[in-house]
This record gives sequence, C-alpha cells and structure tokens, in this order.
Amino acid sequence: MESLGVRKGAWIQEEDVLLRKCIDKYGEGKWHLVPLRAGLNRCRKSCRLRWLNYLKPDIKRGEFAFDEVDLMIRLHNLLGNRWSLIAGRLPGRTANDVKNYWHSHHLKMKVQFQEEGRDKPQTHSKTKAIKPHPRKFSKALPRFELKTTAVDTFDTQVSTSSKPSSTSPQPNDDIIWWESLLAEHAQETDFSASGEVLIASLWTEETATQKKGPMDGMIEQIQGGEGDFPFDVGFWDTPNTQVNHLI
DNA sequence: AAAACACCCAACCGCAAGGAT
DNA sequence: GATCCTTGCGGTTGGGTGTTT
Repeated sequence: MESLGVRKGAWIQEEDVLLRKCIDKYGEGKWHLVPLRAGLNRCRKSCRLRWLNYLKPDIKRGEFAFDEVDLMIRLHNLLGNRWSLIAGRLPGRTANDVKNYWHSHHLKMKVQFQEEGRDKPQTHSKTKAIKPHPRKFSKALPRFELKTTAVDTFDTQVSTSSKPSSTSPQPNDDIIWWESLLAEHAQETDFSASGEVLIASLWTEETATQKKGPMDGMIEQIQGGEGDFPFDVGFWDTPNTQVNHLI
C-alpha cells in the first residue's frame, strides 16, 4: 500500500525541513503518522531512518576518534554485530554510522591495532559474542525517569538472566539483567585475565557531571585491569536518544 | 583528460518482536 | 489465542565521490 506512489531515494532539503518541523511539533514516535503530519510523500520507515540517521540534532559527524574506534572494537568483540547496542555506547553515533564504519574500516583497524601492539581486536572465531536479543521498552517501563547515572552497589541476588518483566517496571531491572547476563557469561570466560571484554559503563557519575568524556571513564576502567568487573552501570539497550536523556 | 576502480555513506528491504484488538 | 499493526534492527544495495591508471 504505502509503496504505491511513495517517493524513494535521496532526500531533498525541502523534505528535511518538513520532517524536522514535524518532529519538532509532535516529537519522535508515531512514525506511521509522520508522513501525513509532515506532508511528505515518503513511507514511515524512510522518515524514521532519515531522522535517526541524519536529522537528529545530537548526531555527531566526522571522523571517529581513536577512543570511539577502540570502544567499538571492544564492544563488537563482546556483542557481535549488534550495531544499535554498540552505537548506544558511542554518543552521537548512529547504528548505521557504526555499521558502515565497521564494514569499511574493519580490516584497516585490525592491521593498525596489530601494528601498534595494542590489545588486538579478537576475531569472531575466537571470541564468543554475547548476543542479547533486542529489547523493547514497554510503556510500563519509564526509561526516561531513570536519572541515576551511577548505580549503587547491588545487593540483588540475581538468579536468572531472564529479562525483566515488563509488568514490574523496576528502574534497575535492565541493569540487573545486563549484569546477570554478563556475570553468567563471565563464569565461562575469564574476562579479567584476557582483558578482551569490556564491561563498564559510559555513564558514570563523572560522566554525568561532565568531568570527563564518557569514553575516558570506560577506557580507564578497562586499562585499570581490576580483577572485578568494573561496571558502575549496566548497559542500556537504547539508542542514543535514550542514553542522552540520562545525562 | 578520461576511464576504471575503490571507497563511503545514505537509503532500502526483509524480518522479528511486541503491543493492541 | 490469533491476527494485525507498528517499530526497530541488521544486512544489503546503489549512487556519489575520490583515487588511480
């Protein structure tokens, strides 16, 4: 249906303006209504993608910093091709950016890292990637209310890695889920010895108070080489927007 | 100068998951 | 429980641009 007569291909400036106005007015979401509201002859998917990958104001453009590449490689070792998750840890970067970068630079990056004698990116054949399924947030899960950037020590006994139930919207459920998932995986893999897996958070208290960039805290924690998992906060399975709401 | 090639990135497609009815 | 609808994700493609021959 929506493929009938809808415009495809590159976006023109006028379309960008219309889409931006629409999002400004109505906010993100309800993508099925966006083409109508914006007066665009585009399918909802196209509108959503254009906004998320290009028009969103917090999108960072330009070269990936070394920190970002470093983090990307480590996260990829851990998560595999979970581009949206990886992008969620790279403020301002979109999943598409990360994916494109990976595909076009992956070989170069491997060579570069090996030449510099840094901890080598692990190949997939050697590293078992944790692949949590994509998670959705139900309306009952008030993610935007999660202002805690540094999470207190959990005294939670997590006995299962099952996802938090959407019927019990505890703010820390997602964190706990991540931690338990990673902790379980850690029992199979000696992360602290290999140093190959990243379990840390961008969003530490330091990050929140803008003392440091998000990458700094994470890399310090990795390089610190503490025996214990250094996570202060769990991963958030959220695109950048949601992450940014937490700061 | 121009053709061929390589690279990058925006956009599309198909699918899976979750919510609503 | 079944079905439909919407959203979000990963894989892939195609066009534009830069580089090489």
